[in-house]
Amino acid sequence: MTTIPPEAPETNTGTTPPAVSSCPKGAKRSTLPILRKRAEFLAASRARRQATATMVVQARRRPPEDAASGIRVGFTCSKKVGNAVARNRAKRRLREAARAILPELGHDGWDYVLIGRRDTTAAAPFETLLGDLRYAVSKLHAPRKKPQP
RNA sequence: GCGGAGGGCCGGAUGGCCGCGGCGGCCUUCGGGGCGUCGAGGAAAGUCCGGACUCCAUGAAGCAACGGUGCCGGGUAACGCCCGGGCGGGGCAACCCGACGGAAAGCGCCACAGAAAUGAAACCGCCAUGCUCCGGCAUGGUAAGGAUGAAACGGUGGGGUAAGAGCCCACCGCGCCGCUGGUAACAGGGGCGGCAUGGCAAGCCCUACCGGGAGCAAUGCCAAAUAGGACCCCCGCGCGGGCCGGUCCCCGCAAGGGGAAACCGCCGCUAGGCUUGCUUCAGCCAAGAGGGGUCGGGUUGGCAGCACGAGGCGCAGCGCGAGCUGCGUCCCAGAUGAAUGGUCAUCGACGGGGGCAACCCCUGAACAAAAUCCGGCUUACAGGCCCUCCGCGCUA
RNA sequence: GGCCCCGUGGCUCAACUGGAUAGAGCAGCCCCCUCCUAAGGGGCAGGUUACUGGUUCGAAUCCAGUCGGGGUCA
Repeated sequence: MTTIPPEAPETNTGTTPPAVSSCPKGAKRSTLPILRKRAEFLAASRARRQATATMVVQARRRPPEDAASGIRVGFTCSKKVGNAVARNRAKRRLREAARAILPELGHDGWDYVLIGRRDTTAAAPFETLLGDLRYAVSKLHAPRKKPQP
């Protein structure tokens, strides 16, 4: 229709931000606490999990008496991922992905454990990693369906 | 220009945004914030050698056992490493490779085949003599030839002989003894001997040299906790060892020196110091406090060890070289579910595809990440750069 | 991070003192037995002795180096 000519500047401003996408978002800047105790990893592994092509995500809501609120995150890359270089690289990329996604999508008071997989975690495009983590977190927090027998 | 040999170095670049670990000082509402600075390798790897350091055992050493190394000389803190040389092998050459002591100290093994696998012999042969039914047979000599084997009792040539044989000779090889050169391994040359000495030592062994054992998850300290842990000892102005380290005393300004106790070993008999109880009042037994020693289950944090070192770089001198010495200069990772990065843009080596070509498109850096530190070795590694040298071809 | 040990058919083990076709049981396939199955009997196939070099006439064995697996120590 012809009703929109004078409003061209608005559409222009609407299209430019997504290209930059990593806006500072103000003072949010949360450095996520890192899980370090083996017991915490074992507890998370017994809770919910969701696998994707590039990673496995485990999530666990901490019990209320565990006072510290906020999101915590841990990373696991076992020897199955590859040699030391591949393990370190996979762990770093998981850390960057968690830093980008979890402050927005993660739930307060939960622990997340990201597990690297062979070949894919270290080599896949970074956008795929972000997409997989978004999908896994949303799936983990989706209302539980009735389990199929 | 093509092909090859040796040595050294590098192993993605620049920028934007967002992060991580250590250190320093600043601010702080003690939660932290922001600033500056530093932050993976040539192999950080394998853990195959050698050390530093720590604990344990022992006292300096020597011997035995076990393990390792193995031409000679040098370098080094040390080495199984490196450098130089010798010998053997490969290559036209530059150069490369070598577990390279001893097999007449001894033991053992050498399957099958073969007469025989190391001290004894002869299957087919060859030769002589005798016999003959002319096919051969018997006795003796011989070990050159054949046959077996991975390997067969020196090799080649000549003389010699019935046939042969180091039986004799020459050369080579081997052994012994001098000479010359060299620090030496060894090399050269001389004389003598006259075949005696098969192979395997990554089989045992002999010989020379080296090595006490374990390892930073060593070790020490702090905090919490089982918890008031368990057991043993306490004699002698005895004798000897022992002052490296800790304690005490003396001397000295100090470095240091001396002594004592501790500690270790031995000896002796009355069999053990203090308090209490029992008692047959010599003594024995039991309990307790103190001191000393030994041993011990399980759990979690923190600190030290832990980063100034056989250190890097530059210059000079000595040395063929490995390297050594001196001077100057620099401070250069320190984590512990473990930092040293993620992503984007531009450029980009190798590779793949297209094109006669210029060039275009796609992909987008190898191996591999400290964990107490250092010297080596070995193994992995896309590719690039520099220097020196050798062979062939062309031109001058 | 350090130290120690082990690699033989699909599985569990022999042969490890060098000597030639690497052997046994279970599992697999075929046949016999049985009405059928199991058990039993006979036969067959299945191995780069983890890999790569070296020593030796000859290597599963001896030596060196790679790779993989396991155990142990605060």
